[in-house]
Amino acid sequence: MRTYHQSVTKLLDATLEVVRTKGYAATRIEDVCAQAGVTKGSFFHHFKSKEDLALAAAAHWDAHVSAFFAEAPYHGAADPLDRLIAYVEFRKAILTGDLADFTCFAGTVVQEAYRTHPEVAAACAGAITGHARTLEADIDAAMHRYGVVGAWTAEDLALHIQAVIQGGFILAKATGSAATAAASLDHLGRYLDLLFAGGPSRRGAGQEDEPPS
Amino acid sequence: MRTYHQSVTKLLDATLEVVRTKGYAATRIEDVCAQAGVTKGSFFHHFKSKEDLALAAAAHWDAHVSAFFAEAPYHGAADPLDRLIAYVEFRKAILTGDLADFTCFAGTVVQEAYRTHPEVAAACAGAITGHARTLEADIDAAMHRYGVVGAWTAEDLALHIQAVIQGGFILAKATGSAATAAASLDHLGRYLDLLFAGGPSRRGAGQEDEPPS
DNA sequence: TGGTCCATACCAACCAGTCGGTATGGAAGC
DNA sequence: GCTTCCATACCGACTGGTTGGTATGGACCA
Repeated sequence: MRTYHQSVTKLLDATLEVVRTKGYAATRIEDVCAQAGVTKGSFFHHFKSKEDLALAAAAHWDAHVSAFFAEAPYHGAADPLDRLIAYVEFRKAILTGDLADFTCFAGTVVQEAYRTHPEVAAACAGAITGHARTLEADIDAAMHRYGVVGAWTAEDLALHIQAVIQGGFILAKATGSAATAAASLDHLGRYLDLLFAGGPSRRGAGQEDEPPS
Repeated sequence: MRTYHQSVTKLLDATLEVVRTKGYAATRIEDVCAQAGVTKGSFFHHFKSKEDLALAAAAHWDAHVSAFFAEAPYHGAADPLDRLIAYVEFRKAILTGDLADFTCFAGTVVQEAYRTHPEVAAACAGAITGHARTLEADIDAAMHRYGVVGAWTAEDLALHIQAVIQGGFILAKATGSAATAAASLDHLGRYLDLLFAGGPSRRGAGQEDEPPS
């Protein structure tokens, strides 16, 4: 790990913000420096290249995401399916403010860099799949609890959930509205409800409608 | 526009290919020219700027997608829900070859350009939402036929389907495998099945009399 | 003869990365 | 205490390759 000084952290935070609004290729190092309030000389003291920055930013993002979701309030429920659905609801709840504020750094960069910068893309991909993996335990538990079997796995479903989230971001950028992403997450929540509804003793009913988003 | 000349078409096709592998910001005009087998002089005879090219490419993509899906074989089924599921299956079936060959130009560009090039992003967004709109009639028909009501609309669901597809592309880039996108489309198909399963006489039963759209 | 199409040479801006230099602070020696 | 020495952090002018875009001339039509 890198030695963390104020400037480094500021540069990494700035990178997340700038890349999420402009994309990776379009962000200039000077943009990042300006955003961080740091000079170019300082930048190149800490990072040897733009790609070096991107790799560090991916790790920074991974750490940020891990901590953020570890502390998030959706882990409270006793039922694993309820926790899973609470996760989706939480993802919906954080769709506030500017698009660049809730959009995924890793997803943005992977799409852009998967061919041009394989190492950077791999680091970002690791952040996504790693985050997906945090859902697998609950999915597995829910599958066992509700006796659900099908032609799919916990890993499958965890990745599908991420796909819906990532796709929601793209659609939100296309329509210019976070509501589109929220509506997609509603569909995802409905899917999870229906998928596990076949099993024993699911709460309430299987046909209820959701409250307005 | 006059696509009467071979060079223009070749440049537009080249743009789709290059942008889908490198992203918009990272594609150089000379890359496009090389891919098209055309010189820069010819390029600037037909397009006045890179942004002009991007706008034309978005329209080209839109036309290509419209024609491709209009001719696709998933419209044959009598039941609207069967047509919808056939669409998803078709989207799965075309996930072959290189990632850049089945990935969405519009989705890639929207993500990158939504802030930096609003007009280009808008053109790409139009291609996505326009394509989604082609599903709405079948969704509406299926909702009506199976008596499904919920806190969602045909437009909602059509956009959700696109979100899953777009998200699948990102996950495929992250995992390096089209199988991830296919698995996500399987989940989507399952969702559609479950969503409409509550209604009367799911397929296999009875006589269907709806003409194909 | 004038317009379309295309090629080559070229320009100017942009930007990643360099480089010579300064500031600060801590450890070691006296 | 004070000096010397060095390492880390930082600064900003500069450079050179890249690249979007232009200028110009010529081939080939109608």
